[in-house]
Order: sequence, then C-alpha cells, then structure tokens
Amino acid sequence: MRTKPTLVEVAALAGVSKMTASRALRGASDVSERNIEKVLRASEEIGYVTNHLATSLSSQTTNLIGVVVPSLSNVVFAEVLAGISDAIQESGKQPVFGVSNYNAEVETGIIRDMLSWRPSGMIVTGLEQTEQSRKLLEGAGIPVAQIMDVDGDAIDINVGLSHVDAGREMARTLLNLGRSRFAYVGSALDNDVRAQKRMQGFCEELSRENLSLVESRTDEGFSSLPMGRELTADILRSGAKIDAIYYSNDDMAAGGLFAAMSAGVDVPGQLLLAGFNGLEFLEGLPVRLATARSPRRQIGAEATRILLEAMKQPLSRDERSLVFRPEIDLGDSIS
Amino acid sequence: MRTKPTLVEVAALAGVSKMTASRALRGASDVSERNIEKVLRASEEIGYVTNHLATSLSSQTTNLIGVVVPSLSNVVFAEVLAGISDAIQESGKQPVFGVSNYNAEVETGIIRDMLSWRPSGMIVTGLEQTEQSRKLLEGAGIPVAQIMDVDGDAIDINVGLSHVDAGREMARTLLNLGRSRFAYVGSALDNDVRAQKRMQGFCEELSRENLSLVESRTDEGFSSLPMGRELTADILRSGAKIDAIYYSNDDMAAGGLFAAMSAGVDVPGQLLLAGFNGLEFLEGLPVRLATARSPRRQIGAEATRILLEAMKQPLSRDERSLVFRPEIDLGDSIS
DNA sequence: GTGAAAGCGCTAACAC
DNA sequence: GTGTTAGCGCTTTCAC
Repeated sequence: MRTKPTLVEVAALAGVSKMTASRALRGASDVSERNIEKVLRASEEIGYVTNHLATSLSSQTTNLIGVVVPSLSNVVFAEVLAGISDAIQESGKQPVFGVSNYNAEVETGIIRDMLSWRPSGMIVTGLEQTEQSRKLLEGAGIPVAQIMDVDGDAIDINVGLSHVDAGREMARTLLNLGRSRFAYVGSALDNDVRAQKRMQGFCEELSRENLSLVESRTDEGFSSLPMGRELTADILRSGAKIDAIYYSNDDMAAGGLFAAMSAGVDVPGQLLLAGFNGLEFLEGLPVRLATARSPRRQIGAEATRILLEAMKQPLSRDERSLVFRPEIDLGDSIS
Repeated sequence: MRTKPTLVEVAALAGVSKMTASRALRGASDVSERNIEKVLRASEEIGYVTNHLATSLSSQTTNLIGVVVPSLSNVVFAEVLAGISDAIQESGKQPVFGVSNYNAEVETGIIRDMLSWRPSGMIVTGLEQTEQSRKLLEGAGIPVAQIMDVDGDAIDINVGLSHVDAGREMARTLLNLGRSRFAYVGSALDNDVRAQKRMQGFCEELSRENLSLVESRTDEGFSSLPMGRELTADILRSGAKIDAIYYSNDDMAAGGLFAAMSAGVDVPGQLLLAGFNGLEFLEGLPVRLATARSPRRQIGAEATRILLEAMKQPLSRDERSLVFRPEIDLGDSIS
C-alpha cells in the first residue's frame, strides 16, 4: 500500500484543521461555505480517497454488510444478490460477497473473515450452518439474516420459503393432474440441502397416497442442463413406466426435456416434467415445463430491508421473519 | 458495532502482553509453545475475532483484492470470478466483488469505494473506464488488471482476448463454410462494448468480401434466451433470405434455435446459428450451435496470478499482458 | 463555526 | 522469547 494523500494533507492545502476538512468531506453539518469549497477543491486536487480503515476503526462502525451465498454460477443466487443490491442502494451500506461452494466449513471461514471487518450486518444462505458459524454469528452482536429456507431454527432474521412445502405442493399438484408414476432426478444431494428438502416433501406427499418414487437418479457434481439430460436419458432407456419426473431444479428439467425430445417422448403428454425456481430461460424453451417460482429477488430485497431496520432498532419476533409461498406454474402442462 | 473482545483482553486472560498475543495469533515466529497455547486457548474462550480494520490500518497493508464485473446474472462473469477465486486461494488474499451493471459511472463509484478500503490490487472488466476511474486506478499505487478485452490501451496488467478478432474469425469461418447471407442479432449494444466489438469485427470481415449484413435486430435490455427467440422469430417472419445468423452471445443464439425450430427452419442446414462464449448449456441443446469459446475461467485465474506477482515485484511490459485466442467450435454446423 | 486532545485496535521497531 | 513505545488515519468529544 503506497502512501496515499491523507486528510491532513487535504487540510493543509485547504488551510484549515483536519477536523474541518473531515467535516467538510462528510457533508458538513457545521462548516462555512467557504471552507467546504476550499476543502473539496483541495481534496480533488491531490486525488484524496477516504481511508475507510481509519474511518471505521475510529468511528467504531462500518457501512459493510456481509453476504454469503453457496454459489455464483447458479443464476438463482445472482438474482438474490441483485435483490440485495437493490434494497441496499440508498442506505449508504456496502455489500461484501462471499461464496461457500455449498461447503459449510468453507462458509465458516468466510464468515470469520467477514466478521473480522466488523460488518454492521450479515446475510447468509440457509439455516444449516456449522456450530461454529452459529456461534460466530451470534457473538457478533449484529443483525443476522438467514435467507431462502425457513425449514428450521433461525438465529435472528429469517426470510425465505419452506422447501419441504414446495416439494409437497408440487407432488399434490401433479397428483391432482392425474399423474401417478413418478421419478426424481437430482444432484449433489449432500450439499444442496434445499433440493433435498423439496424431494423429501415430494415423497412425503406421495406416501400419503401410498405411492412412492418409481425411479430416481442422482449424480455427483452440481445440477446442470447436461446432467439433467443424461440422467433423464438413462431413465428413459431403462424403459421404466413413468408419467412425471420431478427435478431438483429447472436447469435439470430443461435437460430432461431435451432428452425426452431426442427419445421421441411427448412432453407433457406422455411425460410431465417439473422443476423448481421459475427461471426466466424456461420461457424460451420449446415446451413450457412445470415449475415453482421462488421469489428470490424479493427474498434478497426483503431480507435486506429487515436487516437494515434491525440495525436501527430491535425487532419483534414477528418482524424478524418473512415466509414466501412458492407459486406453482404449470406452463404447458395444464391437463 | 457492539464492542467485541480485543487483543488486550485475550492477552490479559492468557497472562501475556498484547504483543505476544498478537504474535501468537498470527502464527508465531518467536513465541514459546506454552504461550502460543495459552493465547490460543484464551482467544477461543472469549470468542476473539481479529479486527482487520485495526490490523490493516496499523500494518499499512490489506489482504483485499477488489474485483469489478459488469454483471452477475451473466454466467460468464460468474465463471471469471470462479477463476479468480481459484487463483487467489492459497495467497491469503481476499477478493471483494462489485457489480457495475454495465454502467461506467456506477463503476467509477464502485472503484472509489473499493479503493477507500486500500486493497492491494484491483481487477476490473474491460478497457473502457471513465476518465475518473482511470485516474483513481492509476493513482492508487497498486497493481491493476483489466480483463476480458485487449482491444485498447491498458493501464497496467491486461488479460483477455480481442473481441474484434473473435468477430472476424467467426465471419471468416462462416464464409469458408459457404454461407453468404448474414444477419446479426444482439442487444444492449450501448453497454456491452465487447459484443459491439465482435459485431464490428464480423462486419469488417464481411466487407472484405464485399458483403454486408442482410438483416440486423437489436433490442434494449440485456441479452437473454427469450430475447434471442423474439428477435430471431422477427427476422424469420420478415422472410429475409439468410443462411446464417451471428448472435451477440450463446444465450441469444439458443433463443434463436428455438425460434427456428418453431418456424420449421432446419438448423444448421438452412440456417447456421453462431454465438459467442462456449457456454456449457449449449451441449444440452437439441442442436449444437456454432460458438467461440472464451477461456473466461482461465482469464480470471491468469489475471489474478499476474496480479499477485505484480504485488511482489515490478513486472515487465511483456509479463503484464496475456492474450488468449477464442477457440471456434462449430458444433453440429460442420458442413 | 472551528480546533486540540484523545483514542479506536492493532503492529513495526526497537529494546531488553 | 517478550515487552514497551509510537503511530497508522481517522472521528469523537469537548473546549473555545
């Protein structure tokens, strides 16, 4: 770090004390017009850039909000971040992002790193943190929001939807459409807890009708269109008699659609495909698949809004949680 | 920011001076085993978390590396970030991300904010920054890497590919395949400078054969599959006689494929579709479209590697730039 | 409206 | 191996 111009230098050039310079640069409550101008000019001239390290250390507060998501290559989280950015805009706060790669230990490391910068709030994904992560977050003395999932115990603020319910509702919907022979196609179940919860809910609802999955395929690695295609092709080759497939998400379902098309299977006529998320690109596909829209951008935005509020004043239990319902969209699969 | 335990408290509990505690916690060069253990235990006990604000202010150096990309909802940049994360891993550095939404003024603000945290390096996307951004970056006294694009003047480190050339090469390739009546489909041209450069290169190459675009469609907003579908459908409806379409990127091209399928147009037989990026999801599509793979993960990784090196020692002009060639992949479009 | 003094929590540099 | 002193660049507090 080369030594950059400091406030003292700005003040010297402007011919005032560093306190006046400080006040002027921050938007001046009580500084004379003349001095404000002098300071601003001086600052501009020597290319002064605030040193937030010093500012924050001195003021014992930062404008940082730490955000941890499991992945960036998943559009869903990109949209969550967009929602957060939106909501954070005018607040003067600054988001800092970390990516855990669906790994709880990595997440703990990221949380620790972030807390070392003394953020004034934290947003983390899901409710399944390591014991240590929870301790760190609880001990930080700042508002913490857990997002996306509400199936479990929250530390503080909780905004999201029940994935178990989402799975249940999709099962119920498909049953009501007269489907009865189901397969599941997923991936990376160990890590994506929420996909797992959806599958659980799905199966639970099936068992209420004394049904269970006829087929199931999962694979290592992260969900992707090609993986959905592969696994679906595999099921189709097996000759299993099924009339619907539930996927861990839309990407996988889209892959399934292509596998079905290649195999000459009519979707949704012969085979109904259902995903999760309600991604935009579904609308571009040759067949509009069934899905459940997760209001992810909204989740990001609302969590941020509540977090910002909590930074001002303590919130009641009710104010600290917000549960969304996933909206099922059958696309072209309406019977 | 509630007052969290400080080093002094750890030291007190461990019964040593804060310097010994400081040394012990940092990985101790010259501290006795016994004291290291005492300090670690004390730290653990009271849940001490380093205050990086103080550390950095005091040591006059941070482990921060600022990264600015235009978008997160574009997988391309998510992958760039992944490459950066990979390369940064063992370095002990910490990336901080900012998103400019393809807006140069917004980018300037982000750069200023980031610099106020005194990062020890910066990575920004593209070569087209505002005058002010350039000044800020040049004045920061730290290594700066501009990535993705090499068509222009770099501030310091430059890693990427020539998008003009990428456009040219695609044109050349399609010409060699015997195509001669071209359309272009793109979006948000004002903001995505690199897509614009590709189109320029494409047209330049066409004009060398005394050809030019037969049709062209662009739309506001960001590229997306649905937008590609719309614009392509529009061209097809117009009845224009074309045998190839060049798209601003793969998402748009995929949308084009669906439009063609709906219209009963044979791809690539009647109509060759070419995109850019070489996204993974292309492999899941019913037809593998033509594209040019951009080594974006590698770009992120290499830029980071060079940046980290530059933080240790001054680099020569040659060492500071790295140019990749996009690899053209014709998919099913081989004549 | 302005300035001087003190201190945020840590580490560099030097002593012991 | 360990402790002491000084200071990083800013803001808070209080005096004027």
